[in-house]
Amino acid sequence: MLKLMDILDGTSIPVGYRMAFIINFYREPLMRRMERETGLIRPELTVLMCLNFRAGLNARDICEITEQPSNTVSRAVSSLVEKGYVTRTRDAVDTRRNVLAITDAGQAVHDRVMASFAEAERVMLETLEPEEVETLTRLLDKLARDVERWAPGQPAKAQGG
Amino acid sequence: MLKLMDILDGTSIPVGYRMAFIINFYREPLMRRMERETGLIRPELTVLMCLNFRAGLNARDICEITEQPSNTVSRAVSSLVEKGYVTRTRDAVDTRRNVLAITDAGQAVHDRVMASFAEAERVMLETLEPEEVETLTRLLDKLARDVERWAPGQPAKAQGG
DNA sequence: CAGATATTCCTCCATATGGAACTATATATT
DNA sequence: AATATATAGTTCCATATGGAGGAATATCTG
Repeated sequence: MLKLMDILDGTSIPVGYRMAFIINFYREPLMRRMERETGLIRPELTVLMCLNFRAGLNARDICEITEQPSNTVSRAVSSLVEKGYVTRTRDAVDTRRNVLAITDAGQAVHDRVMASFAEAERVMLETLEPEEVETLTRLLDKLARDVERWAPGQPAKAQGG
Repeated sequence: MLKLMDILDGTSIPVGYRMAFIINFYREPLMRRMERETGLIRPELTVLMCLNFRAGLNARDICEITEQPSNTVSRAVSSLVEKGYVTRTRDAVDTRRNVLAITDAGQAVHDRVMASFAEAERVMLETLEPEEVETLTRLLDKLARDVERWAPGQPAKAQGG
């Protein structure tokens, strides 16, 4: 049966198309499962990942780090606060700012989700030899670190995972 | 300044996260530019790519090839017909089927969009040596062709590009 | 041939998410 | 100090897109 991959073979974007294809089948099912099992949606995970990495950020920081629009982050933070995964406290010095931190429950759900993602990645990479995984990671890292050159100032949608 | 890439370093999903990161900054700006300059949106490009590859498909075929839901394809086809990029003719034998084909105008806009994507990919890959590009393509192809094993029967969102 | 089931395609609705504008607060300029 | 500007965060609205189901047509079973 004709499949997307067959069409991809002939395109003039062999790398971009294959990466998009792989990410579609890696990320989207994981996101749907995360939403089904934990009630978290993508922007909420993005916020948790940022706060896992560094507590004391505010919504604006997360906007800049993730290059997501402020309303998306605002909604995600409000939802996470309601769910008890994040605390939001007014900064005493600058009362415009809300300082954010991940709660124990938030940390737990974050760790659980990330573990399932890691397991999915492990399965996906089983096809490759260890040194191939290493090479792939190195090449992807090279491209990712160069993003400012080839996508200057471009905001992104659909972060996380 | 703290950026997503700094957070990625420490995650347990080095490959998936980097690929998602790269695709965000490759695909989304291209999609926005395509929409701005040609009025096409993502599902419409997906349909054009299928019909470019093989004329005479119907909407159902495209659903199966791309694993997109039928309403998404239906909408895309209707829009493309309105824009004059695709013809839709009732199959005389099975009058439930609408046989689709790309028009000259559709072919032209498809070719133009794909050329801009190819140019963006060329720029993105400038960082890598030729043999690195070759290696990357080979490894991505290996993963993509293995998709049925690690993402069995999972439908995808957000195709194309 | 009559009814049951398949299939194709579309419409209705729910939701995720970005753009723009708005509110409240802080900072800079005079 | 008064006003202008900048910043943090939220809300309103538009739109892209998936799920569920419905209408039209075809095919299968008795």
